[in-house]
Amino acid sequence: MGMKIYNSLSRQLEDFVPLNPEQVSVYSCGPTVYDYIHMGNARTALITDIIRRYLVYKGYNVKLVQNLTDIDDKIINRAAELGVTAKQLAHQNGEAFFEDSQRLGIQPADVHPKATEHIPEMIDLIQTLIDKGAAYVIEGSVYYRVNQFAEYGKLSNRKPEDLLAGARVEVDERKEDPRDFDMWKAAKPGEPSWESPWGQGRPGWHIECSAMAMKHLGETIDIHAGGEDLQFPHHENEIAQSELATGTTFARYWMHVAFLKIDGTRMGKSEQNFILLRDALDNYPTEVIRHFLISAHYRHPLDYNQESLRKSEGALRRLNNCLDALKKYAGPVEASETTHTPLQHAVQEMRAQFTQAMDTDFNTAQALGAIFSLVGAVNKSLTAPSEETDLAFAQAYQALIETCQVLGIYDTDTQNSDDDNIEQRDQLVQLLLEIRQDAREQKDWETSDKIRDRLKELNIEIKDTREGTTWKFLTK
RNA sequence: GGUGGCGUAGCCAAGUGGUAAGGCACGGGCCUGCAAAGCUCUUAUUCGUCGGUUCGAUUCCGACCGCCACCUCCA
Repeated sequence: MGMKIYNSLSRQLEDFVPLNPEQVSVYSCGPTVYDYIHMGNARTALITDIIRRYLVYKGYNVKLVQNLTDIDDKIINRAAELGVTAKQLAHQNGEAFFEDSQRLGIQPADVHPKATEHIPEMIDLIQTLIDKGAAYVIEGSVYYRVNQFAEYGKLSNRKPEDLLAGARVEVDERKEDPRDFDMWKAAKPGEPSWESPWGQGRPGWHIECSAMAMKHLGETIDIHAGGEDLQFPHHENEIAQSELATGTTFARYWMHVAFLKIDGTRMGKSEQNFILLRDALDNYPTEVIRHFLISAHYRHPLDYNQESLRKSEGALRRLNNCLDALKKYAGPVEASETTHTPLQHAVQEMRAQFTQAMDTDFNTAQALGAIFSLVGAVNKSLTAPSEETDLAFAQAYQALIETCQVLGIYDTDTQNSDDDNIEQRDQLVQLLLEIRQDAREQKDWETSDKIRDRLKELNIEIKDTREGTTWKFLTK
């Protein structure tokens, strides 16, 4: 079955057919780096990461571009408050953004273009629009002439009259039309600025994405993603600029990620109610946060609260226990094994459901359902005496690992660290467990409990199971 | 005022024109020296309300109620 994506442009589910089957191009609107990123930013970045991982899982090559807006009013203002230069502030927060993303297990994009490094491309694009009569210059600023683009409003489903009626903001009287927006801002004294044919200035917000997307991905890109707040005016303006300049489609599939809420209202920087991603990461493991962020479909709002994070923690525990129990069956599994046992059937079922869910507009919530169904089946086979074979368990393990890796909720790297000290450490723990076992056999509970309690203090938890005593590190 | 979305068990959350995935919590059971953890079973005659279409609607249509978002920088 093919993939379907909900396209904001048509407001319906469409078959996904990449322009170039050899390489899918994806552009994701990144953050304005005047501060650390918050959980809402993280949600969008994470969805983009999973889109990319799933496309790769499906066998596509993907080129992902995610920009950083490193010059704008907020950066300038914040830098002034802090007494640093805009450049310094943007650099620091840009680095912090990469650090936070990495901690969330987000794989870096293929290109992370910065606005200030693409000034010439933006100037070229603006000049093209001026030459086509789609832009005009007033006192060193350049404005886009919206009435030159007949399709303006097609992404956000807005009519010109609606836009005028809704204007809640002071209109710049110099503009020909209130809807016109600036592509180049004339520099005010003391502001960072670049030379241009229209004098010293800096780029407007929308022009940077048009210029950078086209530079790194070509005039037409497959998927353009971002938060739903960007649909208007940001993405609408990107379309207007790009399509008038090139005469061709700018992005074929527009994806918009719904807001993360907190206590029922939108989490946003202007609302002052945001949770920083790095703070969340200090309190919860990566996988837990990822699980939470994908527990609802990306087009539905999701509410951030401690209870939800705790639920994700519980769900992850269930998954990891199952994976731990299966680990001993891990081994090479040849593809296209025939299915004989009930578990093998369940594995096949899970893979089909997972693919179907992800194929249908990246339905991560449904995909998680498929994974956990298999977890239940595995646990049952593992506990109750059954006809299952080692091969079936190996296949289940393989299937779970593969799908969990697409979602990024199971990190094999951290599970298989191979430091030199690790082996010795494991042997020491093993020795303690042996001593404890001897004590238990002599019913010396004082000694056995002491070992258990002291290990717990060291963050090592032991469990007495039917097959013997096992131990593991507690997360955080 | 314009545009769009949402309302499914105690909570979170999928989903379908033919009778409701999954997770958390609760309760019962298994396991255990105790403990912790784990496993297991059970939990919605019902999908905001009222109408309509249909053999049949939670799913389609209409009205209403409630909540939210965008129209201004924000992912």
